[in-house]
Amino acid sequence: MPELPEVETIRRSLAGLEGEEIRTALIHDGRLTRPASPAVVAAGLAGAVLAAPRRRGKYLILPFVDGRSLLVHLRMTGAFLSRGAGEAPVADPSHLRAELRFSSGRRLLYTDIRRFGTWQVLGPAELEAHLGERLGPEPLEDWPRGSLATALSRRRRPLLSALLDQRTVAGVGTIYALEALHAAGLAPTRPSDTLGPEESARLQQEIIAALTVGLEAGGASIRDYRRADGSRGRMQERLRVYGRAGDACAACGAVIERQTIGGRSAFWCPACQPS
DNA sequence: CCCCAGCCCTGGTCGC
DNA sequence: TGCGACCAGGGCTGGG
Repeated sequence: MPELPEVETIRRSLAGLEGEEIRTALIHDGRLTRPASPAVVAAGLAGAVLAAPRRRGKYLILPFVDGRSLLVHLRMTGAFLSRGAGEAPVADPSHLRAELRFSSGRRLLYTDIRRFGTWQVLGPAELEAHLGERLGPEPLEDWPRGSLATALSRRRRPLLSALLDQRTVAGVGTIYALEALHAAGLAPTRPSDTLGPEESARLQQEIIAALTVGLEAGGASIRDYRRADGSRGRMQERLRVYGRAGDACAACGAVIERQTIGGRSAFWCPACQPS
């Protein structure tokens, strides 16, 4: 569930880890590091000194001063909890999947109920290759005007499917894709290659706007997402279509519809977003 | 080559 | 109260 605003919120909360040295890494869940073995990853983490945390799309990057990085994808339910030296351990240890113990006594706990999340340690070239072949432009940094129009026209598929493809634009997931489509007045079922240049430009603007609002709200705590201090975001209170099937559209009063598109639940207003 | 169903996972919810 | 069915869905794989 964490999308760009949620991952960026987590990144910001981890900024204070810069300069910390990992004394010990504990990997409790063998799946976390697949295909690499947990023992190899733990050994690779030990002794590393953290540089400033980064983010690319929905990936969280904890770079080391030696050039390598811990590349984390939270998938659905991954979460970090930062603990100061001497603070009590996590309340729900059954979902604790990994733990970084720093020389300072601080700890970074990683929990993941559904165990979809991944941890990889990669060198600089591997990292760039890994991200480069999976991710398109970063929407809040360097997203050229017209970029979305080009990407959408290249293939014919439902708009929602096109936006969830991380090569179209990095970091957008179901929630923000559906909110942006609603704001742009475009149905998620609409074939991606039927948009005019004005519609594509509007959608690009609304994606940026939705992500920006989400970031300002500290992310959307729909189910399991929490910030690294355990607090909740506020974006869930501002959602206009996601999860609102049967409700009245805030803009026009029509009933919000739900339909599965490409295996994902889609929500939209049939009046504001005609097919 | 493209597209989509199915898979991985667990906890919460719903109906009986 | 108990239990099974179903749902949530990012990214990847394999079948058509």
